[in-house]
Amino acid sequence: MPRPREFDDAAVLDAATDQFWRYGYAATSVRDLGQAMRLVPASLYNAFGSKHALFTLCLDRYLDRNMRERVARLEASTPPRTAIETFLNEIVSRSLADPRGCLLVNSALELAPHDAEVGTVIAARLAELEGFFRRCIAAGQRDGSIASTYSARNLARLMLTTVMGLRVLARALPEPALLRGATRQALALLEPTCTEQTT
Amino acid sequence: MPRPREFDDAAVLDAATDQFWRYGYAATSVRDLGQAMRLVPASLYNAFGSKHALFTLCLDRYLDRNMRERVARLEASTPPRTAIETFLNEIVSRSLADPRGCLLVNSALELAPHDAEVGTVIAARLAELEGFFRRCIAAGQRDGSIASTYSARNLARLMLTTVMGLRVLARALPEPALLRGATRQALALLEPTCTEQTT
DNA sequence: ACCGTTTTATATCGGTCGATCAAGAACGGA
DNA sequence: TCCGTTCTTGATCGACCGATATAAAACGGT
Repeated sequence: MPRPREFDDAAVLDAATDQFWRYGYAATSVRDLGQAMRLVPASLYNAFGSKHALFTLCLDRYLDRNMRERVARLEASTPPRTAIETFLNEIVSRSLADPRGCLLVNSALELAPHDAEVGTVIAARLAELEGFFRRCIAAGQRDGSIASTYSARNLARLMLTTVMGLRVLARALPEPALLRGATRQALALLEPTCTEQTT
Repeated sequence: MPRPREFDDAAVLDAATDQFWRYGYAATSVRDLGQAMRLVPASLYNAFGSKHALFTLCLDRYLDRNMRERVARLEASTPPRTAIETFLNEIVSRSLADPRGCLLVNSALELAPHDAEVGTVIAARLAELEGFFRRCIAAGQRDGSIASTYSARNLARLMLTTVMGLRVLARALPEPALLRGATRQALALLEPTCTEQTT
């Protein structure tokens, strides 16, 4: 019986996410958001409560669509080593094609240390990503597609670190040869040719 | 013959750097800076011109003291492989002890894409760091302390990526085991035990 | 057709932003 | 001792910040 909304939730959230993604949280004003979402400030506050609440909504949505979904899909339908290779290569090609980088990484640096709520979400998702790498590596070590030279635990830690690093470099020194070379080197670690040595 | 300044340039620049370092560029207001530097806004503008000019000054100073100096010292007086190990281990211990992280990395994400001047400085310094790794690795490969399995170029790229990644994780998921494990794994790549295979 | 509810649109709210102005204070050169 | 220059001080500039108050408009249930 109330008056229905005149805007599409998904569309305005996409627009808001893009703003935060491009410019960060602090540098995006409510008026910027309103303009991008084609929403008057009052409607924005009525629908989402506050700038901060809108941001956490965008971040959650982004992570579900750009991380969880991708990780789940790769882990379910791709051999473990290929899953890791695909994931890293996708990070690189996306980073080179999209100057916005990764909202998770951008927010990790800007907000995580000063915003407990966002910090908790980000820490959880990073741990999730580490788990993805560890499970893939462990599975790959069992089926022989990944070297057992090193511990899956530390290999996963380095893979997570590499992803974070690639995202930073893509924003500050976006040279394809750099990103591709680093990725190639990280993936070379998984190569089961080399058989000696312990970590 | 003019009236001399009443403040110590080095001290106020240290205070300003600390603010930018802690909270980032956008989230640090001129009033915050003034309070930290014990300087009234007009004096700040008289001495440094603008918030942005002050920032670039702080960034340059920071980089000279925390990067160039360290790189030069390590490269001049330490065997190449040890230089890399020391550099990475110092990154980890500093990251764990200092929640501010690295001003270079923080600024790379926040400003590099939207501020051409800062972006240029940061890109140059990142390239410099990559060069440091490449020279150390090449030297280590010549003296046998680093495996020649992989190209120095790609190994250096991965080392640079790892440093960036460690700095991000330190701010968002500061678990010592994670940072130390990733570092250990990255350094294991240099181990000259493993002798086969090409990249 | 009217009512209750929610969403719109307009016009702000007090506060803070980066930056500046005018006036006085502190020095060295003459 | 006085002058010219620079620095310090306190008040304040217009613009923008996040957030709201108010009231008109749009719907479904009855």
